[in-house]
Amino acid sequence: MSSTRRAATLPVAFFDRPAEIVARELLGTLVVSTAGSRTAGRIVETEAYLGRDDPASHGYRNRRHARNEALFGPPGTWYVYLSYGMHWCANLVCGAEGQASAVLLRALEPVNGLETMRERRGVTADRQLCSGPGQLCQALAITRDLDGALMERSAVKVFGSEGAGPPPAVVTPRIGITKAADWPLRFVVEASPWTSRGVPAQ
DNA sequence: GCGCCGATTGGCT
DNA sequence: GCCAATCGGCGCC
Repeated sequence: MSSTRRAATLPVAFFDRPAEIVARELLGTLVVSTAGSRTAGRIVETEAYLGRDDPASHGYRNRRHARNEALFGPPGTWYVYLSYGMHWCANLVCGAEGQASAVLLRALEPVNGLETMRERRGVTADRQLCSGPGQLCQALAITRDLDGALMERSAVKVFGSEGAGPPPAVVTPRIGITKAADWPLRFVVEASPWTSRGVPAQ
């Protein structure tokens, strides 16, 4: 094989593992949205939600309803929901089908289509384009349209970084939740300037 | 049916 | 640091 391989979309097997493992290994991968004008960003912050045994998970105690149906789908499925009635949040389902565990995308380093992102976000500062789960969905035009779609076949794909492994990461408690708030399931690229605000000072 | 609350954000004190 | 905006799901009983 050639030494210059092209990065490929992450296979289903990548997601068929515990969410905390996937959350860690998603750091450094590239999210490419072809919903409208092409935009892309590198993942710098994620959170794992562990499904039926995680009080903070939408799949806690196997609660199923129309809104979170995608969460119970096969690994590699997008789960997109509306937060606080205003902001979309994008997750990738992990583990076996029915387990309802997933990884929330919390922040990206903007890589492509920054001008499009600025228009969609209504801001000019690069730091404010994708530094939050709601922000990155707006920048990449991610809405309910993506909910339930398999990543590989959807308008928003995730590409692995060939060669280099994930960058050094810091693990912290999850942000903005009240239940199981102390569980160390948030993963942040070390010293990245692109993470969401609210990073614990520590 | 009603009221509360949330995996957020941005503007204001 | 505090808080309103805004809407869908949930528990209530």
